[in-house]
Amino acid sequence: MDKQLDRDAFRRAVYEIVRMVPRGRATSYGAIARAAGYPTLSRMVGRIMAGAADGDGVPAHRVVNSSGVLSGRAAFGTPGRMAELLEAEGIVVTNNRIAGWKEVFWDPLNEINI
DNA sequence: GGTATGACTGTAT
DNA sequence: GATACAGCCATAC
Repeated sequence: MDKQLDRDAFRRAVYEIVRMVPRGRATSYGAIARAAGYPTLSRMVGRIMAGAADGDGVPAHRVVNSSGVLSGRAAFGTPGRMAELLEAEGIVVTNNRIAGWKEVFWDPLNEINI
């Protein structure tokens, strides 16, 4: 039971953090996992995103890996859909990679635990 | 219950 | 930048 609660708490934390990502910016799985209190659960963040997508108002397309690569583009139904959403917000994507990643990167720890 | 795989990360070479 | 290894957890077989 406790484990179930922990998992749910982590999932809720991830949801809230992703929802905080401002338009035209993006963050990474590791940053979210760290901000949620589980720095080693970066992989789980991806799994949670797969279940969340944007069906709960969670902009999963703003979440990429630490290199700024759209590793989860396939989870949006069609490849390229994720890049399309990002470009619609003003983020330049080339070859499944975010241009000027360090400029676009948004660190939740820098905003939540301010 | 063991093994393989995956929207990952960090360090080392 | 590319490749290799280790760490972490859930899911499928």
